Amino acid sequence: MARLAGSSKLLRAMNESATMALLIDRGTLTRGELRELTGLSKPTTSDVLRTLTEAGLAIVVGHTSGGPGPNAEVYAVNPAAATVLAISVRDVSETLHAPFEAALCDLGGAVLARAAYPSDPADGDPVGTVRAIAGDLCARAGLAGDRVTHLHLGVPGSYDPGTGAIRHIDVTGWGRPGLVPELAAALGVTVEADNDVNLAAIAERHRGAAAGSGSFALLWLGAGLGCAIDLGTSLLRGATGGAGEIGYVPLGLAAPGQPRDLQSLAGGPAVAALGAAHGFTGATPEEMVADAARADSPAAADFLAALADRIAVVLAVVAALVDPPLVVLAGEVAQAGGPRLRDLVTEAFHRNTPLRTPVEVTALTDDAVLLGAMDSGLRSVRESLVDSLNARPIPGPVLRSA
Amino acid sequence: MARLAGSSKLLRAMNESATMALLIDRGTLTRGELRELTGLSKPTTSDVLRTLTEAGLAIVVGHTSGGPGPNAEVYAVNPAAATVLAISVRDVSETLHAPFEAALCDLGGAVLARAAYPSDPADGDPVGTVRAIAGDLCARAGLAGDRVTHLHLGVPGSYDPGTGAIRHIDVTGWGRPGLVPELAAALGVTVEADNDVNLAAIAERHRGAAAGSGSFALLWLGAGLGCAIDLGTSLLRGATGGAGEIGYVPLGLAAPGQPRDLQSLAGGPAVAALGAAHGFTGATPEEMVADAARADSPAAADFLAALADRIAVVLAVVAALVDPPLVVLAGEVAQAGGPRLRDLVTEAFHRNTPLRTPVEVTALTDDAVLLGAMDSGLRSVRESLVDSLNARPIPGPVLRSA
DNA sequence: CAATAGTAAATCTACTTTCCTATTACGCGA
DNA sequence: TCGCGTAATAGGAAAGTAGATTTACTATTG
Repeated sequence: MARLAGSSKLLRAMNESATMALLIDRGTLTRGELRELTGLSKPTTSDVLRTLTEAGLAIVVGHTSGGPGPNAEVYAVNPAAATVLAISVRDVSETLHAPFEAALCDLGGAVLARAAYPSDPADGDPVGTVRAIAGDLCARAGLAGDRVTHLHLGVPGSYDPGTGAIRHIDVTGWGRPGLVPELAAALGVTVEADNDVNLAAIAERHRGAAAGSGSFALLWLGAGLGCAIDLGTSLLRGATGGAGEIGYVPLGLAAPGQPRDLQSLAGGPAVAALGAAHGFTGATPEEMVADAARADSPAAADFLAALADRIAVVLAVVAALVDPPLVVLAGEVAQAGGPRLRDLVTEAFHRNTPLRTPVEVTALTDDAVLLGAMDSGLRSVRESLVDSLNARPIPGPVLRSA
Repeated sequence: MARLAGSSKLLRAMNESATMALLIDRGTLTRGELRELTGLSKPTTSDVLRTLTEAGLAIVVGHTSGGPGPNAEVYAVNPAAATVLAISVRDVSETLHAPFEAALCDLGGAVLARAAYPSDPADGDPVGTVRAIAGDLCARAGLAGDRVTHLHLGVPGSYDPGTGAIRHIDVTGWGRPGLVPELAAALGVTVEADNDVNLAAIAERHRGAAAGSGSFALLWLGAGLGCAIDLGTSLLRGATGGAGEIGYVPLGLAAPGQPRDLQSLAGGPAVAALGAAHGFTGATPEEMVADAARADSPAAADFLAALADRIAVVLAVVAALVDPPLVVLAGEVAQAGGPRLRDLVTEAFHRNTPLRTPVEVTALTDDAVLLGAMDSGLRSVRESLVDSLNARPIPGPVLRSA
């Protein structure tokens, strides 16, 4: 219930924040458009823009033309005001991917450099690894090494802010307690870490199947199962960062011969076993599913139908508990199954439950985790930038939101 | 990302809102305390309080004494500024309760009148029923009938704001589409409806086992199963108000002889069947559980252990997907089982999963749904009151939060 | 008599309104 | 087609206003 109180200083800070937020959201705006959008007067808008420009946060990127009168100056956020380093850390024991994929982007969202690192540049020392990646990408982008403002990590595990540790991660060196604050101290930047599935959901919201949806849930079907619950304004993370660990959901009382939990019903190994039982011989579950999705045989249809039945169970768990307006199927298996699998899942879902949650497959083909880390890092940097404007000039004790 | 912009009018509005919010949160405050808490100067604090007092929102409730100097005036929210009518609507087909229980409370939270209605005063016409209850309670409280500001309904079903209808409700007349807006129009007050389990969770947070917890999940074990997910600032409601309908969670692929979903594993009928199989003869599941919890026999121990195994499955579903810092067991069955059942559930939970979510039983003995409806209605009225102060004097176009 | 509550007067910050100038596109006549 | 007047717009300057703060003062109480 707490509300902010303050004096004219606060007002100015709020108006600067509002202006900056609009520039970030809309990209480019003229003074006149800003005046309209903020409701502020012409002199105030000018004054605020002057301040932002002098602080290096906004720049003039061009002029209008065409209409009568002088050409209005077009303002935009200064892309160089912040640089985000996004790194996707992967457990390579079960995939063929590189263990690290990274990208550098500016405040405007433009990708300045991007690379995959097939081997660990510092061999088990995360601080060294990050330093090496940062140095390499900055060099490629022609940037001074100290220009990075924020590091955003995508990790196969959950980040527990309480201990500063990334849990359930199998990459050497990355599981140690306090790693995230340690990185922040060593590099002198803000550091955030998030679960890979959560980041895939963020990418899906920004540029995938969930664009425009108020909230949604992302069901990750890969070697492991995962679920990201997007609440619209933020993701559900849980008390210890463990929300969405849907593989642990039990299937009733332990009974011999029955799958014990959702992981053993619909996880990668279960999918592979199901595929093998239907005569598919791919090296990975997703390969089998891709083969079946392309094939026109009864075996393929049977395999996909059986798989859809299982996925529908997972879907029903999420739909019953969270009731999202949309569920997006993602991960290697869902991607391999494509729209054909989606339709079978929808059908099985409707056949077995009274729920009617819409289902989609991911619209992303690129590395969703890296994209999500960029999107999430950008959001974080932008928000802290806008909020720092608001926090700066307040002298006395001030109420902040509860 | 949108941030508010404005001029001095907004500042004044914000300072009034902040002051009012503090009065609501802290109860009684002197000018000096308000000055400290808001960070505003003495004259501004005085001016704001004068405005609030003249608007009838704040009143002087006393004076300090003891220290040197003049006695400071003690301010508080004017309790008469708003009156909340809370009604708990129940499906009586499965219980012995009255179908309607209602309470009237003022802005300060004091209960002005409260009553149970063993029969429907308007027999299937919700508008008439509410009008009759409102009239009766106002008369008991010695209040004019038009003083009610807000109506908060607790219903056994889910409220879908999209259609204005309460879904899955079995009380005659209460399921029709558009009922909530209809009530609002007929009574001239704001109306909100919420699921009974959600309201029980709100009561649990305000005065029960979850007081002080940042967020938590409430597991409702009664005739039906339910789950409320408190995110700290709000409850998870879902796209159609159906979040937490945990009874629908399937237990794997349909298999003959196996319970199909959590409802058939741990719902009221399943508990009753389990109790009967262990030789208990109570009329309701909660009666059997209460008998067993009191008994010292091997049959009782077996029954409770078997029940705890089942509840632990439900618990694991919630814990794996949501990872709350606390789960509170509530509802008739949990209440009947008490701490003994809680301990057995915790043990079964630890035995069967790697999760370690803390578990508690409800600390409420009174009608949790009615209390929750009061708490929720109060919160709603208070927030709209504070926000209306903020919204009032703004003339031009103004940015609101996204 | 010392400390505190509350008010009054003067000052300051930041926003708005009003007015002014410079710039551009367009139309019209030569 | 060129040149000039006109309308419309961008941006800034000056004056005025709302609301907050600081400082000083009065009244009250132990």
